Amino acid sequence: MKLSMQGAAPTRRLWNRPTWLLNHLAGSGRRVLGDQVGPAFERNKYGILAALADGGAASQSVLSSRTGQDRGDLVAMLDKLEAEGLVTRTPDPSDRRNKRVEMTEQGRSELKRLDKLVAEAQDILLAPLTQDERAEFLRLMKSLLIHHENYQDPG
Amino acid sequence: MKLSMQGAAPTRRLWNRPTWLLNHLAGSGRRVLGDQVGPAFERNKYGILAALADGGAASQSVLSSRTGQDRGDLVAMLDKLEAEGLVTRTPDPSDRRNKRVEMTEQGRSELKRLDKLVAEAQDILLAPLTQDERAEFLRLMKSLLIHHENYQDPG
DNA sequence: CACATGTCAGGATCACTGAAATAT
DNA sequence: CATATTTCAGTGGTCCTGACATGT
Repeated sequence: MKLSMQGAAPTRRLWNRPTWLLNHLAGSGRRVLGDQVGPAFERNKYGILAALADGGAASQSVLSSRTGQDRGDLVAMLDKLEAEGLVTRTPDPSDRRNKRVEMTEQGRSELKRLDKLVAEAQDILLAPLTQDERAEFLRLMKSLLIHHENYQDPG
Repeated sequence: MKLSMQGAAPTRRLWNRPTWLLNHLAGSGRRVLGDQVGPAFERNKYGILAALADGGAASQSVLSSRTGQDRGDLVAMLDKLEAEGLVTRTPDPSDRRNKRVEMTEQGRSELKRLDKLVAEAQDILLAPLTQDERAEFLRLMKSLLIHHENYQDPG
């Protein structure tokens, strides 16, 4: 005898731990985003392109702080994006330690494509909440991040 | 010329993506929990002991669904916990496919110790929020998890 | 000299897949 | 036979550390 699929049943203690909720909710987000946008590479691609579009061309170090990705891990990512013709990497003439990462036209149109998919994913993720609740949820998360990670609100 | 340490500066797009906020906030939580409780092993230990204390002895499969941990990854964890004398694993006589995982007295006192540390960590994490905001934050996360993961609210 | 940047190598953790062994 | 549980092996991603070469 097989009952209908039961949802997982977290216990009282875990269910009231914000860290536990955050961990698993981040997993939900990753899964929704994966279904909508594609594998991890596509998601990282979006992050980098979005950071370039919003903040303009930048050094890899700055890009790392914009996306929150590790500086080291960025290297391989940019290698691929460069190979796909979505970004260019040129040494900064004014400070030749830096490499100036810039978006190409192809990168811009790829971002446009991904932006749609990501927006849909966010909508799916927040579906159960009202508009007011969504805004409040974002506000609370931002204030926590600003406090703990010294993030600065870009407005 | 060196400016004072700047916080990371996420870009507008990323800063308004709930999935991005969730990912990084989960990281903050993990870091706070790590500072307070200890390395990953201690945190997983807490999760398993808490699940046993709240829901009673259980098979590994049930335990996996209570903690949200992967069934496979549970094996090695339980090996260690068993070696430390915090839990026992005995074959279930009524269905010998199952192994009944039970907490020992040592496990109970270890949980008591960890529970304090975890509670402190949660307080640090939510420090910037008022009590009302904390409750609202938890409520919103739970409703999202119930919707996306079919979780059941233990009350 | 110190410092910053990009690069590389490696470890630890985590989420997930697939398959075997055992039992129902 | 089909199904369920435990177990194991392996992949890929993330996060973090330490090191090195290059340039300021």
